[in-house]
Amino acid sequence: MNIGDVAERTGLPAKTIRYYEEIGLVHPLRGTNGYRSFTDAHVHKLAFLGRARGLGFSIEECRALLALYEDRGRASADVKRIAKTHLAEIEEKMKELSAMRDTLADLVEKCAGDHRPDCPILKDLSEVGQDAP
Amino acid sequence: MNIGDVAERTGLPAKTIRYYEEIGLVHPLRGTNGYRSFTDAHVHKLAFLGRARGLGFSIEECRALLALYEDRGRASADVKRIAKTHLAEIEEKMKELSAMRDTLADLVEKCAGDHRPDCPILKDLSEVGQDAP
DNA sequence: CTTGACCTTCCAGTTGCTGGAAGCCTTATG
DNA sequence: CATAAGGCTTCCAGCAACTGGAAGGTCAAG
Repeated sequence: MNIGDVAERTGLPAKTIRYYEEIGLVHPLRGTNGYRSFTDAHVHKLAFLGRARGLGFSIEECRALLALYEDRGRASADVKRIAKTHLAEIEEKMKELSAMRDTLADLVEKCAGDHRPDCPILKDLSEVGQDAP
Repeated sequence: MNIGDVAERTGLPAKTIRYYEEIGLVHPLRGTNGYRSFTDAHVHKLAFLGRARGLGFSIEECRALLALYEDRGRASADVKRIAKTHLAEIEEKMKELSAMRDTLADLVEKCAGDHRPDCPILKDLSEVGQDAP
């Protein structure tokens, strides 16, 4: 199977698939014409990668998950640990975004948004963040 | 004022301040010894940048905000528009993370996390996401 | 035989810094 | 006054995870 078919089946851009080969996540064979030649197993693996990436796992986490996936004797605890770590990172990131959103939403609400130059948003950004005395 | 003092006052690493000069966000003068020479106005501007970045505005958004900040005839509507756009991006990102978190939390919960190889997390990642028939 | 769709490689760019090397400049201490 | 520590300079490289584009080989259809 050529890379275009794989791209279509997995939903991953061909560029990304080449990149995944480059960093050693997949190892397609080569035809006599130099074209990459993928099997269904490769497609499966790439789809796995696509879903893991879609859940926000980093490439290195994906590499680890893939290794566990292919290790029939793995312990599910190892997988769970990776997932829990990632889950904690996601929750951390959400907290940060939530704080940003609250601050921004507050500022946006306070700003008249008209032709006048007075702007609480700029005012806030220009001032040292001081707590009430 | 030398870069080290500015770094301390703004909380930005000296490296970052040099980078901001490189991309044209600040324009410190130079002393006879070649050292960058910052004024209080520069410090103020850099602190503004630090806070805007802390709210997740991109460098280009910061550039626009800074231009508006220094334009005494600006309309607050222009600032509000940038902030609202950014707010929408943050909310979009939060939605994505929220979906990831839900899926992951679900999988983590289902996984025994013991010595056995059975793992719903890997199972889910290896399967085509199919809705119930 | 040519056209157009694929495929290949390689290089560069994205975002926003961060680390490190090599080498001046300044200040404090012996 | 010599020297050592620390601060400053520039430049180069690299992070994550691709993405775009150029230049060129390959293949199937008409």
